[in-house]
Amino acid sequence: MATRRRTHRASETSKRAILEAVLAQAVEAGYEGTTMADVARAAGLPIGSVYWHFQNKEQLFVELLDYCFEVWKQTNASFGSMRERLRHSISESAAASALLAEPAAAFWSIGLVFALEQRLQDNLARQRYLAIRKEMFEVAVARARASYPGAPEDVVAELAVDMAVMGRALTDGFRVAAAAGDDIDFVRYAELAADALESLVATRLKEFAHD
Amino acid sequence: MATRRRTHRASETSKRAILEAVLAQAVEAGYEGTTMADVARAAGLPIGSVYWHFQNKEQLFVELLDYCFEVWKQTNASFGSMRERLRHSISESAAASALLAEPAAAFWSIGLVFALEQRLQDNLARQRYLAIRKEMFEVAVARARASYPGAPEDVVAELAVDMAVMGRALTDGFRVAAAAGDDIDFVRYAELAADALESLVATRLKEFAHD
DNA sequence: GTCTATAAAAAGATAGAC
DNA sequence: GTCTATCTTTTTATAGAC
Repeated sequence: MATRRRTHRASETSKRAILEAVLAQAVEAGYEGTTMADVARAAGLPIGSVYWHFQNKEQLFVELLDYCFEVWKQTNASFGSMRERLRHSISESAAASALLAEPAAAFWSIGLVFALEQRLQDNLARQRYLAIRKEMFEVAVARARASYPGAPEDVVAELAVDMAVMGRALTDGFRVAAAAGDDIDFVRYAELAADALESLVATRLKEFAHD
Repeated sequence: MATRRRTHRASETSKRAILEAVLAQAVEAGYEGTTMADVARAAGLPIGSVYWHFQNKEQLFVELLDYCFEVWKQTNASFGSMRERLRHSISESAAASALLAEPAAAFWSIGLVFALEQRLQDNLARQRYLAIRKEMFEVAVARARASYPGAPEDVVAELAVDMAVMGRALTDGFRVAAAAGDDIDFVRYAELAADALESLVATRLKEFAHD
């Protein structure tokens, strides 16, 4: 009994260590650049053990993305206004590898590569990323819907989708800027981005009021 | 003499064929995903010939980026307003592989991967992409400067940089959306993006007028 | 300049002892 | 569950005949 428990705990511990290792590697090297040998070394295990815990590289990344998403859901349940969310996601891009040890932030850094690498079309990890991306988009739309009280339903619906699309494009765009090493003040541009979106909303609501 | 001329022409023709081949492959497969064997096959030449014309894979991509940039400079000398440029670059992202056979459009598709792949840090092709990215940014700033006549110099300078940064983030962001296969109307969002930036400018110029 | 054959290295994956 | 040794495939790159 005691042996069995210890064995199980050891297994979970190793699995977790491998996930942490692949997270750190993937943030720096991307999917193709992360080798199973690297992961094993960083986790302090032989490569054979990695394959004992995970079917293959593809599946390892699928579970990594799921893990990151779980963490994201728990830490991001709270955020309030659109401005706060943009502030968070854009200035976070700038924090480079420092904050990226955190799974929620790392998800995006790893994910963008999956979005762009068309050649990974049949890759299960890429498909998982796209599924999570869609799910997060729905969350963003739902949140936005609650932000325009008093406006008619169809206006609210359209506006919510528009804000979610624009917000996603801006955050993705600034993540690219961070990756490219652009020398800009991300904190300042997070505010500008929010200003821009807010004035779009104001214009649209004013149009509705005039109708 | 005749022989020498024919030889030279044949060489240039092959080199061009290889560049066209790597362009097509790279748009679909990215840097790592494009193999020298693929390129050779697509160009209708054996792999040995590819290495006769280009030192190695890295250098091949450096010359590809240069080639794309040359084409871009020639075709993009004209574009007028910010709205026109956003319209062009954002809706172009949506055109996927169709338009991407064109070097100027392909540059971005290929380049984004270089921006994101941190692990290619010492790669000369990545460095060339970043240099061109910076050069294009300067062009964008210079163009923007001409758009706010009557405003004081410091306001114009700041505004021009801001518009260039935001415009670049938006176009990069929508390129990511296109690569991820997001189901959105790119033409419509190009206009929305322009609206958002224009209202930012209007607000800022109004502030200045009040001072 | 073209083409074939092949070297050399890297990386994913498995076998099997412990 | 861990670890070593090894197989297999892929890919960059070169040698050398033509």
